[in-house]
Amino acid sequence: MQSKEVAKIFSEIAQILELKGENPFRVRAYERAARTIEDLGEKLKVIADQDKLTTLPGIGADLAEKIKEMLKTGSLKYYQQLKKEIPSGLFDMLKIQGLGPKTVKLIYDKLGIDTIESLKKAIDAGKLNQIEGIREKTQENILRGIEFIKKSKEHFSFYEANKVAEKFIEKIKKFKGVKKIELAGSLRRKKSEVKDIDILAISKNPESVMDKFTKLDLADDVLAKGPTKSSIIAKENNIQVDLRVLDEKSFGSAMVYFTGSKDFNVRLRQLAIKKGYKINEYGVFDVASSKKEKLLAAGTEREIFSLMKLDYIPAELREDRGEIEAAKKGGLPKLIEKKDIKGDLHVHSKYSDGKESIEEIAKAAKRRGYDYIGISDHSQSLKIASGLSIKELHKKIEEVKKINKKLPGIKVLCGTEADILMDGSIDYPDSVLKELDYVIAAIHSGFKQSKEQITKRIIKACKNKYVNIIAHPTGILQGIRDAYQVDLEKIYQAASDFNVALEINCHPQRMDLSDLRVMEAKSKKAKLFLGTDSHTLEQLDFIELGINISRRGWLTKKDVINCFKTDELKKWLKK
DNA sequence: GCCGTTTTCGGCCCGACTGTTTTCAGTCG
Repeated sequence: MQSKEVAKIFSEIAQILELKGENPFRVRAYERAARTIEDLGEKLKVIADQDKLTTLPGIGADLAEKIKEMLKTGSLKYYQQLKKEIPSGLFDMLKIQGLGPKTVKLIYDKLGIDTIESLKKAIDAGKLNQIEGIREKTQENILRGIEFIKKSKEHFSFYEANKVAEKFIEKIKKFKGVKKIELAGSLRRKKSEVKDIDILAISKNPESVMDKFTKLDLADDVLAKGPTKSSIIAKENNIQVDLRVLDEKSFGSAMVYFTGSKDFNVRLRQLAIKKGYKINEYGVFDVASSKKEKLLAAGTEREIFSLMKLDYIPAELREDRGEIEAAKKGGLPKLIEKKDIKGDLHVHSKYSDGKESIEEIAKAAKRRGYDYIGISDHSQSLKIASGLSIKELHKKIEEVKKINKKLPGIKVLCGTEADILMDGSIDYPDSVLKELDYVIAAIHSGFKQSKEQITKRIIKACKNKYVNIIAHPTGILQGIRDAYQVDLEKIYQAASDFNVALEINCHPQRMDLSDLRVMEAKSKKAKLFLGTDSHTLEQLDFIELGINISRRGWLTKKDVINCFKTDELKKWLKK
């Protein structure tokens, strides 16, 4: 059984227990365990084999046994029993906005309704009026929630959500009396996938801000509107936007509260309790020493962290993945920043399927302040993307030499994105590869091969003395094609052993190597590389999406080869 | 169900908004 399934079963158990009205803390224990396991990925098996499951946060003796049972037998008796008690359609009903476990259970108990479709029919037929406590408004909301599920998505990419968020911020910024406006929530944490958009505004007149916000052209539907907090559904993408308004004096505590993940906030508040404090969006309060709560800090995030005896934790790390412990000990990494990026190496030119000439790309890179830019066109067997024959490649090498002579201030490197063939060999012979400044190797065929075969192919490519980078190591195309089967643990090790960098592909359609995978690669001492996979000049901007992932993956300048200065990089490329 | 420089039992983050209520439970983040 895969770790993902183990996590899914725990989170379903949590839902069943919630529907049954069990102890909410027990429910939370299952939810937390599910998240822990989800974060771990396939490392779960290693930890289980070492019999160290109970060292994981939120996993005690009981859940450890359940995990072992699932890994060993592929199922869980306790779960099978629970499942009999609750029809699976109730899980779907829980996805309806505003409809929680209590109401779902009530409707099921009274009317036997156990699917979204039958719920809709029952409302249309007026049957829900029989249930005490469910009147007209609630029914309207349920119907609206059902419609919303049909037209919206559960997740949005950072890229698409951020574009919508920028439009809202532009508008809200102009409201009278808005002093500050900041993006918060998962977008501020730069998560690759987000569920909604959270915005924080500072104003002395929150009601008027709420009025204008809920009446914006950009808004389709108003989910909730209060004096300090409102939620709307944006017309674009049907994504939910939450706006919270607070006074300037609580700006710091509001940002902390509105930025951290659920788990991070819980951990921070628990830490506060231990110190005799209370943290909420209005500040940190001393509740232990005197009868009256005393405000200790609220103005800036730094004040809050310093009061908690923590180093400042960058927004991207606020996930409860060990950053609080690290901040206590002064052990947080110095995360990479945009200014640390010296260049890009995964760029396609007109030679293959890119839009611009090498010279145009070089000039654009110079404008961006890069020290170098590498041009990596496809290799001969990738005919569909106009892969270069050896003859064409030689022509390209000559052109790069000429451009380097005439264009000062930027170094152009001549590379290739060569295919890893079915047997793991590279699509150009070594005699050709050695003429290039660097080699990116990638899988573009044989996606259906077994996990062992693909893993073997990539490891063989790593062993080639001219291969410097493995591009898009999982082959995923977001929403179009699943990742191929590959044993990433082994790839991290091979990359580390043979001095090959693994690509964080920055293209929004690819986004290979998530933050968590990046952390794993780093733990094996593998180097990472940010590649935009640009086919147009605008796409060079995708580097920022890669920086987001790197920061969330705790990467520093030393971990990312794009941060090497030209000489340093050249030396590294020589393996 | 987890967890312990106050605890091995008794806690477990905190507050806004809604709908249906006459003071609050349910839901959400």
